[in-house]
Amino acid sequence: MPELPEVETTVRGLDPVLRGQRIARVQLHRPDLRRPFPDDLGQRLTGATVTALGRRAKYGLIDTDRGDTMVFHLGMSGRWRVDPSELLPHDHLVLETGAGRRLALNDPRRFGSVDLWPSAGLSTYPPFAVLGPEPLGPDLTADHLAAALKGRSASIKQMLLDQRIVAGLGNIYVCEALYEARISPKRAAGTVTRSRLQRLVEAIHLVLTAAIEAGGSTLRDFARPDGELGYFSKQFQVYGREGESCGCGGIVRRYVEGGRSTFWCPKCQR
DNA sequence: CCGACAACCTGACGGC
DNA sequence: TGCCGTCAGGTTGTCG
Repeated sequence: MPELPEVETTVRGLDPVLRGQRIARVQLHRPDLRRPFPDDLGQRLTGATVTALGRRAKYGLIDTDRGDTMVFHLGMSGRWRVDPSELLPHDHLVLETGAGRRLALNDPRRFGSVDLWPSAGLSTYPPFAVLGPEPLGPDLTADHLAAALKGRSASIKQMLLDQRIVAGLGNIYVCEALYEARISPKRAAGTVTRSRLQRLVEAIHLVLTAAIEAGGSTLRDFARPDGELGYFSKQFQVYGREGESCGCGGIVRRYVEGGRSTFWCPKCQR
């Protein structure tokens, strides 16, 4: 389930396989995911050496010595499989390094994307141009949220899913962060008090950091790039727990807004 | 500008 | 066993 912690975990898993390595071969098994691959993707990657890996919001970044960055998004169901013994359905793109390691980008639903963009101008990559601050960076502050949410009648849940407000939170971690901050997901964003926004910033930090430390959560089809399982140590407090009891004595409830499930405790989240 | 909603896809699961 | 409806981590475009 690629939200920010899962992408971060993925990038950390890819780093030792790719960094400093030459890309010897690129196989494309279809021309597109959600968008077409760049026409010259294989040509521009083949023979290039990976100089660094990184992450912006839910996007993974693979820099090469040719001045290109391969920008990938895992969508809903994407993951990288490291050194697969055999290729499986939905292994749409395969990289092979000079050292003989193989990486397969598997994405059944194909909501992901792969692009190439000049490394020096990544801020002009169209999907990045509209992104808000990194949730774990210095720019996510109560000040920023107060300004961005001022006067907004949409729910705080909806606003936190908006990548222009904060870049990298998805449905699960928004639910978890709002629970951690004890803020009702239904509250109009513009009415969340300043002290509660501060608490929210801290909750976002806590929830994301814990998830990254746990190696990213595993939900159904997500696996760490090396395929290792069993690192799902960070339990969700509310997500997927409808009907279970909250520590406060309340019951975790679920409702649907904007087509997405929200899990929360109506007793202690206000 | 804002908010609601559909669309893009496949797979897993529960009910009958 | 098998069919069908429902739901899933995200993003983007359209419509009112």
